[in-house]
Amino acid sequence: MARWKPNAEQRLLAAAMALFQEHGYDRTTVEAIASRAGLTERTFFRYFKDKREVLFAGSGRLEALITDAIGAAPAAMAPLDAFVAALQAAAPALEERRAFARQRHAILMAHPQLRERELIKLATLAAAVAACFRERGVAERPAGLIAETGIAIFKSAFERWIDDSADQDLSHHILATVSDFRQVTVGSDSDMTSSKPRRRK
Amino acid sequence: MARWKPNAEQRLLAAAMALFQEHGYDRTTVEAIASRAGLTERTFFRYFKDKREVLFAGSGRLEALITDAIGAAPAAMAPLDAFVAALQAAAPALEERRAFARQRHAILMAHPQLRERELIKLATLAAAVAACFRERGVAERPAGLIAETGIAIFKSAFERWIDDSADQDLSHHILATVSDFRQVTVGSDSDMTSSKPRRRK
DNA sequence: TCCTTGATGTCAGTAACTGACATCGCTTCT
DNA sequence: AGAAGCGATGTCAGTTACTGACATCAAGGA
Repeated sequence: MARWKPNAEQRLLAAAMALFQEHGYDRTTVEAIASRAGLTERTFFRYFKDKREVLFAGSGRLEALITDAIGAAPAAMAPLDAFVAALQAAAPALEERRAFARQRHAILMAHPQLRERELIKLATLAAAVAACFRERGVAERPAGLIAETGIAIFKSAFERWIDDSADQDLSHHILATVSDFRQVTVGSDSDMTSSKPRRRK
Repeated sequence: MARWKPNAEQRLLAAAMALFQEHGYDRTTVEAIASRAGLTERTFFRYFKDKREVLFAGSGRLEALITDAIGAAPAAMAPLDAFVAALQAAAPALEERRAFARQRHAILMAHPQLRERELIKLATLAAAVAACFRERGVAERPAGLIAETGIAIFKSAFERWIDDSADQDLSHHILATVSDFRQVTVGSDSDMTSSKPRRRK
């Protein structure tokens, strides 16, 4: 018989999600999370650097998926296209946890402290992606710019996916967002107005 | 004779900047900041919601500058162009505090907790900009996407400006960054490689 | 059998933040 | 002028996130 119950980290995550939903992030103490998971506060902090981090444990995996996929893209492919392809490659992994992603996203959006953490995770991802681009021969400045632009596309697509009441694929929303993006950036005479007629100078 | 010395908020900011530079963010207590400003810890928290916020007091002003400038742009102008024009309009305000901006940026980059706060300020700015676009008739999804894209351009330009040893205008760096951006997004056969020859399929 | 290892517990301490209430020059009203 | 009240600050006690040091004790190998 094992000395401790297994999956301590998973239990802590589950306890945290439940309590955050029940009482909100601020009114949930780390002690309460740990205790619900059958552990102590001190042990919580051995698994997670801080209280917020409990909701971001898997973020390294997404980064690895995306950077690997960019590395696997043909060298001749434009960096932004490679990024979009990488997003498509990573999409299934998110797709199979859609319910979890929705729960988690609802909690994140409800608490500024958690949004902050989400943003810095995305910034870290952007930095990793930019590094991939530089390895592919992209110059310093454009690499960062393309990476951030790609992240903007990802964020928009992700939100569409989370909000979509018709439950279409993340992959589909990525395509749709890229299409929006292309329309927006074709030139200065595209104005994306939805109701008014298109204008030209 | 006044009961209290004036400019408490300014004094707190100055004290915080000095101490963060001298000892780092983590090893500076709020008590130390307040005491250096001739105040108490409790008063610090009356001026700033939390310890990080002391470096972000002026962020509302930048947001107002930019959203106002977008509002003032001709209705026929494409949203991304309007955003860039707004950045140009806001640039002089940053330009006249370049030394301060550099100091502050160095502190921010050295401390993840402060980077987090910076990122959520930019996200708030993006949300405000997206709201401007929607008022101009841009549809929901593209509005957010364009706003985030514009922020990506701003971030890249800002970093160029901070790092520029030749001290060229922020305005100049915005133009240069937009130029980079246009090159990157013209189509899938542009690859932005700096050293290798251009490829075509 | 003994020893090491590793996940956990215990405990004391620091520092960020909060709420309640006190202080006391300055302003305003009468 | 005197009373009344305001408002920026101080005081104090409390909560909670987080950290370092050390203890525990089953499992597994030498």
